Amino acid sequence: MEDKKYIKLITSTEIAEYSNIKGFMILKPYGYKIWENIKKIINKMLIKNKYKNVNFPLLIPKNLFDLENKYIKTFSKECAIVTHTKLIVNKNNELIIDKNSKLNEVLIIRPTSETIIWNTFNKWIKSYRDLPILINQWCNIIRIEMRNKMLIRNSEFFWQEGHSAHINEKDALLEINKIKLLYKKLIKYYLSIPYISGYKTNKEKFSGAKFTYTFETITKNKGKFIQLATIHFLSKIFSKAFNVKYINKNNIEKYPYGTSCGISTRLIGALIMVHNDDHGLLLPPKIAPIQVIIIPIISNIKKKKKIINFIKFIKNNLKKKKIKVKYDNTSKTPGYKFYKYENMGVPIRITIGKNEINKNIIEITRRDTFKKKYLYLKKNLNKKILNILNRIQKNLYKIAKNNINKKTYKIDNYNEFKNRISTNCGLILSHWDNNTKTELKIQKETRATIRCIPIQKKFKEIGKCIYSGKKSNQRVVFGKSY
RNA sequence: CGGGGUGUAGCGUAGCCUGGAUUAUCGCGCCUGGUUUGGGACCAGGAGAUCAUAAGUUCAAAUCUUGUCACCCCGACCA
Repeated sequence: MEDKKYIKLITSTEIAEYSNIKGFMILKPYGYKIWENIKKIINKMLIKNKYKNVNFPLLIPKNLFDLENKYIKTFSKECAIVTHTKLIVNKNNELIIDKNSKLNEVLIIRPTSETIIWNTFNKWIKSYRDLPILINQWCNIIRIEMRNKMLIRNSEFFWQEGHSAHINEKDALLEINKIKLLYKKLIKYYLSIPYISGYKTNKEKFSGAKFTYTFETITKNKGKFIQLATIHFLSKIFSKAFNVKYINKNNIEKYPYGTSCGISTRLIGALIMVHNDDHGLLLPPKIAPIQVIIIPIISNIKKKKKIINFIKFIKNNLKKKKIKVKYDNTSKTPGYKFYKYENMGVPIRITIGKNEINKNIIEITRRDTFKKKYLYLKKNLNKKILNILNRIQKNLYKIAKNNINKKTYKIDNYNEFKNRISTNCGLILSHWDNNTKTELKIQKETRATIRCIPIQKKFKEIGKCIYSGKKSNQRVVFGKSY
């Protein structure tokens, strides 16, 4: 039920729609604009952090995966595989694959790019002077998942993947801390999404990493988990797999240490799942494609020109302050427009009709509270609008935070745990004996997984594992994932 | 990959059980003209469908049978 609402929200706001290929979506202008806004923010932060943007090939030769496979314990790879290069027309005028065009070396459409990047690092890294290397690419990747959910688990999605190589472990870990701060800023201050972060368990981590650090949030209605961002400490795993070595100051060969990190279009799915109400979507002003919508009310034809001029004046004024403003002059009725832009999550609505003109004011409605305000034109209108946008930004975080708090449970009893999971899940803090077997058993019995092992002090306490009763040093986060 | 469901106009659907009065229903959207506009406007006219696909049963198939394809949902999977 809730999922239908989610899909309807995506399609009715024109963020995305189903394509005719299973698991592949069409990201429409409104959705793509949100993505572009997220991109801008992270890109700027990465560049500031000395990352350089690059682009590696979409296709990766299978033999590179073979190399990697010797060193990294991997499970099945659900990827798209390219085996031929040509189509021909047969006698019946049908297009068929030309069997003569079979590739000697099978190519894999990237499911992630560590493989090809570390293979290239082999050429790039020779001396300690070549390090650190910090690169990032914005691209699409394909993982043919058996089961999809639009924007949450697509077979194709868009992401940013940062990759770094360092002289030693200390530098690599420092880099991870930097990225942590950067993602935290994006998620909390730009997306207004409250999160819980921590390490993945061995079972859940990226298998090519020594550890994975994750940011997670829960959805507004079902309390299911969505992964927002991950950072992997690759240690020397990939440098060993691809034989990447540098010579240090003492003329000794060393393996560099690697990290990788990423955020994807799933963040848009998270935004939708976290910020919504009965009227539709609520977008945080900092990433909203439209921050202010101006709706004219023309009830008197004689004043039409005056109203339009008034609106243009205000629009231009707001534009000067780089406020993303749109004036909807379509012939639809005001009521229609109110519903439309509320559904699209536009933070502020300005309504202008003859009443406003007569009094030289504008009517402002906040999307989050629906509170109306009347502002006089001359008194720092732009400043006041920016102020309201700011307050909406913070309020969305507050609302979502309250929701997480409400859905957070400390549970020390397995029956209670099972009940919780089977009803309305949420964020469950329980003790765990740090044993993968226990983790698997809990998952089998309840379908809950360990979402992360948080690092903050407040989670450290001596207790007993909820399943085995063995000793535990801290609480971990259990929940159901999307 | 297992189980279930669906496929009728751009979208959402009725009709299918029980084959024929079907010229395939209705709503939204679209086009033209006009009147409107303070919470999803109204009137008049109009365009748009080989009923997913292939074969079969029949005098007759959107409707029954079989195959195929696609998508959705629930599992398993998920670097």
